[in-house]
Amino acid sequence: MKKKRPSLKDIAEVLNVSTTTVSFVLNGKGEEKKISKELIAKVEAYLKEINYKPNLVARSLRTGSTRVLVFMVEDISNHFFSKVGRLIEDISYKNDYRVLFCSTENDLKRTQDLIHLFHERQVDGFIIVPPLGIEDDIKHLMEHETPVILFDRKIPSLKTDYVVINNFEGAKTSTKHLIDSGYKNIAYITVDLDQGQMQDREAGYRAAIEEAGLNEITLKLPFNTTAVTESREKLKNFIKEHSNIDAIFFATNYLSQSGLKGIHQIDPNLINKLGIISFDDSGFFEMYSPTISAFAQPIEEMAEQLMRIMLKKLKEKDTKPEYLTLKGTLVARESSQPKTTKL
Amino acid sequence: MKKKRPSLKDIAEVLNVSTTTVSFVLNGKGEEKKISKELIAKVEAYLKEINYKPNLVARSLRTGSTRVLVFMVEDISNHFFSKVGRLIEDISYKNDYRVLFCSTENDLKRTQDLIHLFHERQVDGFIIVPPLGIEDDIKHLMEHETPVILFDRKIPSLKTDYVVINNFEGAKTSTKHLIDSGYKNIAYITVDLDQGQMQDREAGYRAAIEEAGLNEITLKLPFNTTAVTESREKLKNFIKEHSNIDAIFFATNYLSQSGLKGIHQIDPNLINKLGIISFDDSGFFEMYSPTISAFAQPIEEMAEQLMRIMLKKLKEKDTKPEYLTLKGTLVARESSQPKTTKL
DNA sequence: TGCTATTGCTGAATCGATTTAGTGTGAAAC
DNA sequence: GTTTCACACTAAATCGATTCAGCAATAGCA
Repeated sequence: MKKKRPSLKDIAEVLNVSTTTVSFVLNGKGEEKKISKELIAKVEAYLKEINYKPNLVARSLRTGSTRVLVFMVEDISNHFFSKVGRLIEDISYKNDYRVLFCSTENDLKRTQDLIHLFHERQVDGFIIVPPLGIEDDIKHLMEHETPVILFDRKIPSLKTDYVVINNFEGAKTSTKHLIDSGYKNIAYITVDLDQGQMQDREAGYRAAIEEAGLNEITLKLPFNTTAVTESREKLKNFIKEHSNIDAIFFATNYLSQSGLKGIHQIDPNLINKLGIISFDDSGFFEMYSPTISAFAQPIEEMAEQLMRIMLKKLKEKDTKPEYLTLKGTLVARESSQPKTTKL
Repeated sequence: MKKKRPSLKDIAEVLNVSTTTVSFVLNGKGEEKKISKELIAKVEAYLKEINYKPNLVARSLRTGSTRVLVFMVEDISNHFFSKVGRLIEDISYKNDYRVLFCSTENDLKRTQDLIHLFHERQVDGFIIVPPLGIEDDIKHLMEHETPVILFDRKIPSLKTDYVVINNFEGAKTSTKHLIDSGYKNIAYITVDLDQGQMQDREAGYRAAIEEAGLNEITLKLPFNTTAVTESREKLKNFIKEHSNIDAIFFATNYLSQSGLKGIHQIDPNLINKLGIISFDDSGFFEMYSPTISAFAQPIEEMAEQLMRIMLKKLKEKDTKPEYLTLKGTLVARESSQPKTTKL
């Protein structure tokens, strides 16, 4: 049979006090509200005895706050996002906030649904990796004074805080690293999304290639999570057609992962002849054989900055937005070492 | 400046009707409640015009239902769990439920916190991969008539529904597959958890080895997410000490992933000499070089069954619990093929 | 003694929806 | 001519917390 959870009213009746008193004690405001020590002790003892848990839905309705934040990224199972998410969760916990995670899959409709769902449930703040076309929905949140921080990508038309990395520098550094390892024909594999961060990475690649007087070799694959196999076939054909390629720079870690599979399918030994580097690190990369080099984003710093800004915004409304562009670091592993000895 | 969200009351005042009427129309009960077609049309038009979204916190307080389910697994970034989660989300969506995902990390305290957090927020149902020691908290949920379904593992003392696979058969089949491929010295790598499913897998391995008249070679690593490196060192030493091993059966996919890294560290070419199979598939396995064989759980079927049972329990209370043990399938890839040609 | 201040507590409004129990009107039934 | 009933709608209670406004009793002070 169903147990009814006791309400403040039930407790007040048992103890012969008012719900107000119980509520004050429950929220630790007993002293402040001049409740006598004896009564505080009595109420606290009873609360503990029955292991009372307040109904948070009722509390939220009254206070207008849920103490819940939402972390909305492209794909929460992606190493980069899940690491940042985990750190954010820890910081939130210490500040008595809970975090809900969800994946947008870069799908506008899905993201809009999620934003509205959570907004209707009165969550207190959003950290979002914004897909293209989401401006209006985010503006809508901002009009209701719900804190929103953009992450990984910025949207120029939105005057709200963001935390991103310097994609241009990162891509340039990575490309240079391949060049320094002796590679001459470096292909750049990216997705055909008009997102700012992707354009910056491409520009970074181009800059390094031009400075070194090499030739650009670029392939843009369709961004479409359902057609992964098709994408990989295109990549395989591209590699076969450009037999002079001696290195590949993948613009994101999921491209790399699919790409490595394609390379393996062409020839299990091909991976040992190519220089490889990926933008964004992945747990997968240090387990692969050979281990894969990557340009890693500063995960801890990003999480700390995101939460610092979020907590600030939750405390005081109408703060000036902060625009943060952080630096990443190159993680050189086996895949980007000179291969001349093996050839 | 802050926009206040309109409430039903505001709308009722503007339209000069009662909040009751607006609520009926909002919930599509207009006809049933004998509201005239004209008035329904007028209210609907206005609701659409201002793009009214009800306050779901208030609705939940009144109805006692949030239309939210929780999917609580060991690690949501694990391929197996994230796949099942995604399918569950789709089915839920079609039935007007939302799903929240979270990771227990097999940590009792963390899991308890999460269960209480969501219970206090009145979520409608739980699908849980239960860590050891969680019985009482789950019993507590059941006493409050909150539907709970166990997944991946069962807890004998709990009379609630579960969906698991036949771990014994799966492990036996996998081991036999290695034997059939000609391997003679098959090591079994597992974790030192007293969980039923792990014991069943080990028993399956043992049964196949005994039937074939081979020798058991078993290594139990400590389950400890923070000491991955240490674990891997133990594994490496184990492999070095047992130089006669020609195949390895990993009891879970995360063990395999760490194990593959260890094998690579010992010698990049070692992987091509060993037969490898893993319990639980992973996206990583078909990308690895060589591709890794695995015993895969029936992901679609599990998601469908879980949601079928959940929806049934949400509709009618006091249903008889269902105990489902499904079958998995062997996915033979490169890593478990005979290696005799290469030696 | 009379006045204000403080202490210690409570009644009732409130958040924004849902839902029960009606209310007033006009037409049909007897 | 009264009763009944369907229709079209509404007032008010309700969910379970928080919180404002206020009350009675005692203390402090002149």
